[in-house]
Parts: sequence; C-alpha cells; structure tokens
Amino acid sequence: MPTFALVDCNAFYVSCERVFSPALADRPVVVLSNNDGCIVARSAEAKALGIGMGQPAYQCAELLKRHEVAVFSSNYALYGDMSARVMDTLARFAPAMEVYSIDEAFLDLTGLPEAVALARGMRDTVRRFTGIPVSVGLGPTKTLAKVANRLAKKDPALGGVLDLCGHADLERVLRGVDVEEVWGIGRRHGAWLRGLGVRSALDFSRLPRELVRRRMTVIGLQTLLELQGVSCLDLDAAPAPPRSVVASRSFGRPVTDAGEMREAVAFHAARAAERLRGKGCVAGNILVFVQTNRFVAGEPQYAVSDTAAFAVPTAATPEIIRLGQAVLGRIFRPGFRYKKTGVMLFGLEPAANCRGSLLENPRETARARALMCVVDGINARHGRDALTFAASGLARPWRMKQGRRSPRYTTVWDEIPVVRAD
DNA sequence: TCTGGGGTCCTAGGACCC
DNA sequence: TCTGGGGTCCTAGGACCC
Repeated sequence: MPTFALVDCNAFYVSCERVFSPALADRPVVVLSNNDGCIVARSAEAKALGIGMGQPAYQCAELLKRHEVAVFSSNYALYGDMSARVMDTLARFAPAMEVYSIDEAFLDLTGLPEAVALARGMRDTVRRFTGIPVSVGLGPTKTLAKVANRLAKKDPALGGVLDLCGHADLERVLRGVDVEEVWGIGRRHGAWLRGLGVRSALDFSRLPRELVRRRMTVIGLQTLLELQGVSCLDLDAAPAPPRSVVASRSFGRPVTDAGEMREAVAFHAARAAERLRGKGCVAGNILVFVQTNRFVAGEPQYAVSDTAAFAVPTAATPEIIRLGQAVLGRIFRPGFRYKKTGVMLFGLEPAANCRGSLLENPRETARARALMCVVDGINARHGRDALTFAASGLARPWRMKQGRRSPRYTTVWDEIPVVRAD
C-alpha cells in the first residue's frame, strides 16, 4: 500500500512576511490579493478575529484597523523564492516529490521506514532552513493525506503531523470532516451533497458509486474511492508541459481610453511572452479579453474575448503584442468603464519542436529569437523591467494598486535586509 | 415502401484547485 | 471608491467523415 505525505505551509504568505519581520510573530497579519482586493492569507490571530478567506478588504477595513492588523500587498517575488527554498529542502526527504502549488508538495514515502519520524524531521528542517512552519499529513491516498494535513493544522495537540495510514478508527476521523472540506468537492457539489443529507466525508464515501459518477464525473468517483483507501491519483513528479499561459490584471482605476487599453494589452502580452519563453515554449494562438466591473450594479456591462492564430507559432514579444492589439481592436467598444484585461497564449508546443514553415522567413525568425534572448538576459541580470517594450507604456496610470508591499528581500539586491552589528 | 451507425475532433461550459 | 490571478480536467453536443 502506498504512503503519501502532503506537506503544506501554514498561512504561507503570512509566514513569508514574518520571516523578515519577526516582530509580527504573535500579531494578526493578513496578505491581500493583487490590486489589494481580497484577503488571501491570514495568520491564526487574524482568523480568530473572524476575517474570512477571500473576503474583500474594504468589507473588513474597520476590523483590520481596530485590531491593528498588519496588512501586506502580495509580494510574489518574495513568495516564489521562499517557495523554491522550501521545495528544495523537502526534496531531500523522499525519492519522488510533486510540487502541487506554491505552498504544497506531495511526497512518496512508500516503503520508507518510520514515516512519522521522517515527517517530523521534514517539519523541523524546513523550519530551521527557511523559517517557514509546515504541517504534514500522511495517508494511503493523496486525498486521505490531504485530510490528514488539514487535521494536523487544526489540532495543535498533534504537533503538526498526522498519519492516517492504517489508522485504528478512520471512520470516526472521516465523520468529523465536513463534506465540503474534502479535496475535490467544491461549492456546487458541496451544496448538492448537503441537499442529499450528506454531511461528512464518511457520508460521502458511502454513497452509491454510480450516483457520484453520474453527477460528479470520474473525478468525483476518484475522490470517493480515495476516501475509501483506494489510491487512484498517482504522484505526478514530472508535470506535463503547460497548455496555456495567462497574464491579466485588474486596473487600479477604471479605464475608458482606447490608448490606455492598448498599452495594457501590450503589457500583458509582453508578460505572457516572457513566461512562455521561460517554459521553453512557443504559442500558436492568442486570446484577448476585456471586461467591465461586474460588481457595480447599474453600470453598463461588457465582457468579451476573441482569439487569433499566429501564422507560425512564436514566443517573440513584438509579434505577440501586435496580434494581441489587433484582436483588441476587434473587441474594444468605447463608452464603458473597463475593470480588467488580459492575454492568454494557447496551442503551446516546445520551442525545440518548431520545424520551420513555408510562411516564415528564417532569417527574421532567427533575429527575433536572438533579440528575445538579449532582452531576457538583460532583465535576468538587472531586474525584470530593466528593458520593456514602449508599447506597454511608461507611466501606466492604469496599473494595479499595491500600496503595502514589503521589500523583495531575497531577489533584488537593493532590497536585501541589512543586519546591523550594533 | 424502404432512409444507419460508429468514430473522431472541436468547442463551450462547468467544476475544481491553490 | 474599494471584490485576484493562474491553471487543469471532464462532458455534452455538434460537425464531419466513411
């Protein structure tokens, strides 16, 4: 029987901020989403105040102020780098690991002796090497490892580790887990299950398979089997190449001007192109979307997207900007207060597969590729925006709000913390 | 009077994840 | 005034082909 470990960082973004601001250790802390919109991470103290996950920040502004909650804009340069350090540390502990998200990893501990002791070792080592606290759940399936992790976080008496492999009373454990807390059961299915009188993970695991299969597809059926201890989801150590790449942002204020919109589309096109090259891919297609603010009742709404195909799959920023702006030209309508735009690149393939085409001029293609290499090289050395494309604008009055970002302590020379000797 | 059936591909929409 | 961003997967249904 397999043994999976799920390692999950506790309140990850908050923990990253605390590593560099130890004075925040026992204070309530929250981190906001992009554009300072929603709460996306909360310390235990902030949770205790009743601040909800995903809650719009303006709704709890009063509460944040009254309790002197430390509030941060999100700082993905910092979180991404800290994540890499955590993952590097975890990788020492098992022959195979799947990095599942920025703050979670599955490890395959099958056949290793003393899995619980190993889990405690992971926890201590990650804390010592990176400053980040983690919890570890062990189980015979990924879904049960998820359950174990959640319980390990919730109950301090467990010391951050819970093992559900060969657990003496798994039924009692699953009876205590709300059905909508199970990995793979979201809002819609949760509501449907409640309607059937299914309240706990245990109730769900006892439903007829055919019913679950019909309503929740094979995904739901896998979840059910995994709760019964039948492993359906393998560790995915080498994730498939990406199928799409997206760059999008809400505006810091409504945009009405076509010129500003063109700038923003160019900006996101350039970001998406960078990511594409970072993954060693080229894109065959582009999608551009624009949308107004759906939360403003009574304001005229408009949300449209359109796509186009590149003559030859490409990762060259100028081409991607050009086609992106052409698509924008087809969908942009004046007279609306726009909230957001974005660019998606899809039809991806590895750049190495690109075998040329009658439609391209090989010399120009080579020049474009060389240019991108130079741009990426300079930006890698001197900061992401050392070289940008003029089409994405300079002032960018539409850029997102980010009023409370901490320094990029670990990735920008000028922002590295200074340790005083006195 | 009699008028098939099976396979593949694509897309839109829905659901989920962190 | 103020409500994130980036992904994946599955299914149904239509188009198309033989």
